[in-house]
Amino acid sequence: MGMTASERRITPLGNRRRDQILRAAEAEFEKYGYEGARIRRVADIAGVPRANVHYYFDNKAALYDAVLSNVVELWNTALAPIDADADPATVLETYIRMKVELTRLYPAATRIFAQEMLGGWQHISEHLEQETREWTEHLAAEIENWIRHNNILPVDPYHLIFVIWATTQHYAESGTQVGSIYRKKRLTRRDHDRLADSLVTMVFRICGLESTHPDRNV
Amino acid sequence: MGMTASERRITPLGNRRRDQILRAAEAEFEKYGYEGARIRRVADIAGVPRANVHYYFDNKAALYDAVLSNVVELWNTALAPIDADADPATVLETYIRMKVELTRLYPAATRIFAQEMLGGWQHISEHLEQETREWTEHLAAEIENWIRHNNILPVDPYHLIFVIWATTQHYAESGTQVGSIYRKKRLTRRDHDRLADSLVTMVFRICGLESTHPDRNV
DNA sequence: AAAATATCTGACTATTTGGTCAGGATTCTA
DNA sequence: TAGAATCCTGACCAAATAGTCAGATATTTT
Repeated sequence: MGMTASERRITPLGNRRRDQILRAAEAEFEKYGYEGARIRRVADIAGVPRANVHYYFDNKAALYDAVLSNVVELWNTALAPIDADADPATVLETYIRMKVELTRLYPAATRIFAQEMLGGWQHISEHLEQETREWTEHLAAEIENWIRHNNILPVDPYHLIFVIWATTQHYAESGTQVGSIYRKKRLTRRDHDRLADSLVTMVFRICGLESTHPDRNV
Repeated sequence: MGMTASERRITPLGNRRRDQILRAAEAEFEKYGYEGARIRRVADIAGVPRANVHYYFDNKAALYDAVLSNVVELWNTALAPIDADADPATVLETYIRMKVELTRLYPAATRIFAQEMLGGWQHISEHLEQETREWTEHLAAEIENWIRHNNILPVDPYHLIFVIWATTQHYAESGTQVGSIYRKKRLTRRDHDRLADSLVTMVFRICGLESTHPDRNV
């Protein structure tokens, strides 16, 4: 009695249910954002009674935090281990293609992250925001280093990162049911390849780097 | 009796009250988004009873539509009349600087627009979406024309537009009380000038255009 | 198989929400 | 200045919401 959800969770069955609810919550938060999300709908999607959601997550905030935690962890593990000693062209291209791939594989997660960012991190926990800030600053420092050593043309690192992030995001949008102003159709694997090519070319031009690939239809 | 809000509104006094409520609504929608916005708070900010809001706007959707209508009108009147006959460099630079200026002058409006875009235009009216789509496609067509005539390097027009839009937007974020991951301070006039310079340089590099200005710290 | 523990859930609160409406107050108009 | 139109608002409503909890059910442990 009086036990909060975060201090239970042991058996495998419990973990499975928890995941099931978490996946439903991800879909809900993606579609409606934090304020618009309804625990009732999360329960419906997951196919469990409402009270069951509260058995695993104390409240809406805790549920959202759990979802967001997954997302951030995803970015971190995927984007962090890029070799820092490689030349700019390799690092940037690897980063871009990784980012596009993540967007393709996890459009929902990407959207939630983007919404939270655009919303000014109003609902993210202190800890998660800190973590996010760290790998952004890390990449920015690296870019600044390249500029100092004349490996690339001078650019504001944060602008550059944002170009990559935002343009990728743009495509994450078009892949969802809601679409964007520009396109409506569901994107294929090939579309994403073309996006990655296009982005790499644009970023290379900004940095004054030579592309190793032939200049496709950017 | 039974008269809806949209078919009244005549006297100057009424118009003033309506504007007063509209401004309050803009602040509210900016901060919380459509779902998170509360009519009660709009009334509080405006300093009027809740029922007064409903006197001028039938429901939440109508209120939001009115706010968004203002925003879209703002973009349209400011960005539409760019001379199409001018050379690419001039058109692009004018467009970028105009966009940055609008972001500086109306950060709230910009944010609402961006949120709606990222949310997949879930709450925008058919008419407004159509209008928005039109001037985007118009600019894209122009860019494609330049490419055909070899005035600029080949680029996906929508990617290019999105780069401009997103990077500007990024700065609109940092100007608000919520801030972004990257910066927290309030931006000065000079910061915006530097952003515009930076953006122009990046876009010019992408398009293979020569800058007429000296290459500042991008 | 019995006890203990974890999982589940229907029913119940308390609160908040958007929206209505009758009638009073104010302002305009003839 | 009288009548009409507009503007305003407190009180009310129905619906929806997040969250609680006691007790039933299933699962694990001993």
